[in-house]
Amino acid sequence: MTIHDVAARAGVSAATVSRVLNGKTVVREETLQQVLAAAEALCYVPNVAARSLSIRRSQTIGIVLPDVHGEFFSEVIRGIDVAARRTGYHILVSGSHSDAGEMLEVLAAMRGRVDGLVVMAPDVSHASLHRSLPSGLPLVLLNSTDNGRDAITIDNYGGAQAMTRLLAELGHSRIAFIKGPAQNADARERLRGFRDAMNGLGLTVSRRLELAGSFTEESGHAAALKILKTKPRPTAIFAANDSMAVGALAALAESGVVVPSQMSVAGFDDIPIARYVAPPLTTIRVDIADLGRRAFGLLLGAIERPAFAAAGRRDRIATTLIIRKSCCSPEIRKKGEES
Amino acid sequence: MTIHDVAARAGVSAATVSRVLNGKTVVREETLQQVLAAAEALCYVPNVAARSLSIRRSQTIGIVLPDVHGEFFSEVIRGIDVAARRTGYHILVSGSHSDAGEMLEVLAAMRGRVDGLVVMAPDVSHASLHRSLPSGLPLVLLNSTDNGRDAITIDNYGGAQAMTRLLAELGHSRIAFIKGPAQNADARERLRGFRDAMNGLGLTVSRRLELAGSFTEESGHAAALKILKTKPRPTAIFAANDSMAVGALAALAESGVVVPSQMSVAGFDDIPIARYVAPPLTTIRVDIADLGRRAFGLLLGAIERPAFAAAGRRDRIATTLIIRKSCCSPEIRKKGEES
DNA sequence: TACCTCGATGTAAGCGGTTACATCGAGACG
DNA sequence: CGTCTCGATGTAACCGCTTACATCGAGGTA
Repeated sequence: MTIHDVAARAGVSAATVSRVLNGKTVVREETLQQVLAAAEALCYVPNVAARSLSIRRSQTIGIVLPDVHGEFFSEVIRGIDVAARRTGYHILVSGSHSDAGEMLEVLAAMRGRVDGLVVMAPDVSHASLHRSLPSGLPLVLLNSTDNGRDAITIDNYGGAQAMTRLLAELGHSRIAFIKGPAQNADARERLRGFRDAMNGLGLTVSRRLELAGSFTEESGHAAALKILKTKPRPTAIFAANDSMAVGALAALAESGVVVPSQMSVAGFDDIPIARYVAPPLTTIRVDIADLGRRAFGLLLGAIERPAFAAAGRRDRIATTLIIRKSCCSPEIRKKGEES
Repeated sequence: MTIHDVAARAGVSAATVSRVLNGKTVVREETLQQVLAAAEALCYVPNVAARSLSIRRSQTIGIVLPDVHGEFFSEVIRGIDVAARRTGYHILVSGSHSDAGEMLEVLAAMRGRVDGLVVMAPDVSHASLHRSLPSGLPLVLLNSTDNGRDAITIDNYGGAQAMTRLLAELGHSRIAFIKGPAQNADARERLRGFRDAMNGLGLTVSRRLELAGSFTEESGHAAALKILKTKPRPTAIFAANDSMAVGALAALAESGVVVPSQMSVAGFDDIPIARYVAPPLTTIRVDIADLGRRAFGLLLGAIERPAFAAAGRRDRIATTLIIRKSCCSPEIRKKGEES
């Protein structure tokens, strides 16, 4: 079932069929109808590989993600997918990479298959990224601190500062922070925002109150248990993402510590379930789907108007503080202890 | 940068380069090294579109999903992606379809781009699915009750029965059920399992205790509030998926109803956060990533050995009961009421 | 030496589209 | 009536790779 079959049935040449189907040039109305009828009758669907080869475009963009935890991952894909389909693009996805080498390999395999790439590679060094990326290919980086490439970043720094200030305003001074993976750019920025805000507020940040974490519920759970053993016990926990905050919440519940009266807990991301845990989580909202959407927008610009594609454009996603029930003033906690 | 450039640099023909790169036929060791060196020096990467066109294979499979809620969605993709990459396949994803028509359109657009399809279309009628699917294309259906096609299903019926029996054994007789979308095949099977188990146990199933739901937290939240108003009040809630159970848990907490002592709550799916809500959710585990993995396995079989591809093979994923803290005997509740 | 075999490599015809250019017929115009 | 213009359509080259088949040279055999 090729374009020639359609051409034969319609009594025209393959070129005319192509013209009708692409609608770029003028065709006589009568001819047009014949071709359309023939295509319809034959259930003709163009072969995408052939077209890609010919026009040197695949109408597909690649998405390369690390092994990100569930909700974030799917939201990014959804955001890109919706935007992409609106403009007739398809998406080729590759996630869950155990290591950087594997990710680079995937990147290579996408060559020729995609018109552009959205890459989220918090762990891959800039140097090796640059080396393995087909240089001509439009590219948008997600959450990377790399310069010289188009990139979308989340205002991690500002968000972390806002949350820290909120906790301080509530009266907390001993605030524990559960960190994300050390190589992760988002995690680093959140930590930096926390530290700077603490310092700016004249509060001391003790390294003992900065716990290791890996963005998973398990690590948040473990970190919270450690925090409970610290003397003097902190009055608030700020986790670098919601998953860890959820894990911490579970650990506190198991230990009989009431949130927020005995311990305030804050997260980051505002993943869908954040409002359904008990108590609903105070967090920093990041519109993850919008992140994907804008990444695609930037990429599309680079693909369709290569001339305008000034490498190094940066788009920053704002964050907003979402106050729910998991944080309150430490005074209330004292009351709780008295009773 | 084409195969001819490499050929020129290595002083051989394009055919030889192709042979070296594909390793299918014998090439003299010396020639092989020269070609490899040339390819390396030129950073040559084959053009996938050209290769696909030539061998009529794209080494890519398409995944078409409805707009599924976060965790399930990403787990399925992850399962398929991991399995696919192991065998050198790529995945083309399309999710979040607002309606069946849009989904069919996407299906058409994937023609020629993929070697096979994994489709999860609980809402699309079998008839229209069959019509719009390129007939020659290998296909695996996910969670569909359709016959005559390869398909993977979850043992929704058995799982729902097991959970219902557990609740009955604990002593519950007034059990409310929060349903999923009416058109969703999984949801229907879970409801059927619940009803049959209830009947088998000699318990009455009142339509008033079967609440509408849509697999979202919000709908679970709303349903739980309605359940609390029912007289006599049920002693247990069985939600058709975890997301709704989480929503119900939040509604109960807001209303001051203690789980499990005053109300037992059970879910279905065992999504990652199920163990981190308060109290940890008793649920039915479905290995979602495995679902994806096996779907790919079935598809791969159909692609690589079309002769063996007996349409209509069915693979059923078993479910297991996961007992956590959200369910207990209703007796304890009475005690709670007495105190 | 003539002939055959066989392994390594080159040649060229596709794969299914797109598109620059050629062609052709019909009015417009002098 | 000859020529020019212009719109509609056909022709054929090309996109980059694979592969059946042709070719070629070396070694084996009679």
